[in-house]
Amino acid sequence: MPPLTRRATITDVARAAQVSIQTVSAVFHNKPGISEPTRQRVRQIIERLHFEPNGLASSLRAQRSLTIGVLIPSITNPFFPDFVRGIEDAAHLNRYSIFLCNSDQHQSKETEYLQLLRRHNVAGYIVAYDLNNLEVEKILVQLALRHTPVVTFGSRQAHKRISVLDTDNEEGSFRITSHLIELGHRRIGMIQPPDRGHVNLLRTRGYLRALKKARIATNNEYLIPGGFDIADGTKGIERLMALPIPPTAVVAANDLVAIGAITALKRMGKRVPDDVSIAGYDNIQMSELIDPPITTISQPTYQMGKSAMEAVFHQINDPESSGRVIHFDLPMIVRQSTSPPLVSPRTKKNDPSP
Amino acid sequence: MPPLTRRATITDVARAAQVSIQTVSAVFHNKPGISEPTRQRVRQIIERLHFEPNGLASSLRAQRSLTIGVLIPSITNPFFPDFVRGIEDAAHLNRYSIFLCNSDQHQSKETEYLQLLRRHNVAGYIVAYDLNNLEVEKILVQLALRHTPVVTFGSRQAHKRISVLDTDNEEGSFRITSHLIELGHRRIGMIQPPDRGHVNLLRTRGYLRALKKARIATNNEYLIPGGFDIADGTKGIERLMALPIPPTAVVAANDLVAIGAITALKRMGKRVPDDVSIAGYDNIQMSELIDPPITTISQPTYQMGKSAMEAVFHQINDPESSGRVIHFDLPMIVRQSTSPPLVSPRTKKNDPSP
DNA sequence: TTGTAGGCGTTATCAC
DNA sequence: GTGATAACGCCTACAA
Repeated sequence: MPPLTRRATITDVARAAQVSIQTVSAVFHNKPGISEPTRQRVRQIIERLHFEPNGLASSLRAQRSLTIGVLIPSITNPFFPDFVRGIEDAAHLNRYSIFLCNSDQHQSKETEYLQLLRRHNVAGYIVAYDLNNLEVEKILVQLALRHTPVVTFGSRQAHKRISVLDTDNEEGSFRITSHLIELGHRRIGMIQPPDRGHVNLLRTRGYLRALKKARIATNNEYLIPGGFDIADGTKGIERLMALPIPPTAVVAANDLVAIGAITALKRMGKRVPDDVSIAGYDNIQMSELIDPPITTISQPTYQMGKSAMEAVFHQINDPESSGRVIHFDLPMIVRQSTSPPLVSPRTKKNDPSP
Repeated sequence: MPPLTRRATITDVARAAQVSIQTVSAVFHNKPGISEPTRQRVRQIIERLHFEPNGLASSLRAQRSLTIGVLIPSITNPFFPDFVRGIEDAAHLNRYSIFLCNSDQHQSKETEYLQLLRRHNVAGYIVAYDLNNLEVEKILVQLALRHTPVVTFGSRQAHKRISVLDTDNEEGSFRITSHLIELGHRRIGMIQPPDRGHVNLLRTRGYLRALKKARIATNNEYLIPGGFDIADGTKGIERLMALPIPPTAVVAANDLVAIGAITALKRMGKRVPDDVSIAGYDNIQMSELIDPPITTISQPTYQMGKSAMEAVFHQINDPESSGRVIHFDLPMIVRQSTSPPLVSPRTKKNDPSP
């Protein structure tokens, strides 16, 4: 028997073992009803030929594939490696594999990738998107209507059958802004998340609420449209520092933006946090290593990925189950990059009703 | 006609358009031989039903799937996001998708994942592995023998049909060690890459060659078995600093290890680079942001991923083509974390033959 | 206990 | 130009 140049199929095994195809299948899947000697013999041949069922054929036949589509802005954004790792680990436990797609938050890429994933017949979708991309929402809703598991992150819940990872962006933004206020800052700027995004809405709301609670007047010049990249931080801080009366503290959209701001400030000869305090968001690894370390809100990134994957499995096992809101608490990590209190923190008074 | 609860198949389209299945196929793939009116009509139905061919079926039929398997230690290692992004971008240009697998360098996971990828019938493999995992090599060689494209990174070329990404680890290690020597250091430690690995072999060789060239005696106590993680850096530096005569400079296996070492040194109250110089490898983004920034060897990470993917495509298009060695040059990035020369650099003398 | 039939969705090849 | 047939590899049901 000449060695095969292609991978062995179940037919090859059956032929070699002088049994029928479905006997091989039964043996491979440890089904009962096969005599021990036959079982032994077939197993040997399977070993020898390195037989494994063709997943394409199995999936086609079974009308379900052991794959999950993961669509994120970019794996090079330090927030996502942990997130994806959480997904992948959970997937692997169930012998699922993941397709990784980087959209760069381009609408066209997002829709293109979703189509590609649909072609692959992925069993579930985990999609991180922020800009209110209606095209994407439309596709996701379609999928949800067909009871395909979908978990989103960073956007509003587009349909009640879609699960969302909820991290209470408003509360996080409120807390970190309040922290700056408690340190004595009154002129607090914000470099915002991407425009027209859901996250931007909530974060800005939290920021404004904190100011309002402290009876600090809002200054629209302190609200700088931004994004999630280092460059947004450098550009944002430049605009803020160019103001006649620049802020003494800045809430950045995330740690990358904070890093961009800090680097730019250093270049300008400003001291951080003595001249300007910078707060971040996400608590990426880098944020405790740079100088100075960043005060930030910690997201349980790995766990969020894991939970997203588990939500997908939940729905795979019970297709009728609705989408769920998976909530995560956000611990605040205080490090050095906000200066010590300019004034002693005020004792908390009871909030007079507005 | 009730709306379908499952995705539309080519049969659905054919029925709706009152044509045969293969007419639909021809229209979808823009094949000639269909009358214009029919073409129009079919196209409309395709739109309306959101038809897309089932990739599983296509791939099964065509005996090739538009997927690539990517196996790396972990996406949370900051070296890999850029690498994977390079792969993914290149793949996407050709409408290929990638399966991402994290092995943590566990042999069992590596083999398990390779089997999984084989089940998925991936069209090509990109595998980063370092420990001389013979089991993995065996599988990869098997694949190569069947003319399945395989590109490896971090290990020796296991078979002439396997392509490898070659970054001249020995030269890089030689250069960065020489740099420390030129700064005047004579007591130079090394926190090595993972044990028994190919990379370790080459890097250590480069390190030793640099010492030899400078006629510095080797001190085996300065060679610390390590790895690629932050923890390896902290443990490694602790061992080195506990020596009766600790080194004044350390070559770390990569930037993460360097960061671990620097953080540990700071905790010990040592100044970096004044008391101890630390050099890294990879030039990850973090390495220029931490305090102090790290002297390091830059790997063109994104480009390496892209080239790996392109090598796979090359072989897909020409299955008979052999594996190739894809070489990358390694610029050295000098930043602040090595102290200024302790002595003025010696003028280079001609090397007397050994 | 094992074998036979049919179909998952697609496409290539060949008649009409 | 269009339509029927077969096959990719596997699995479930049913028959022997």
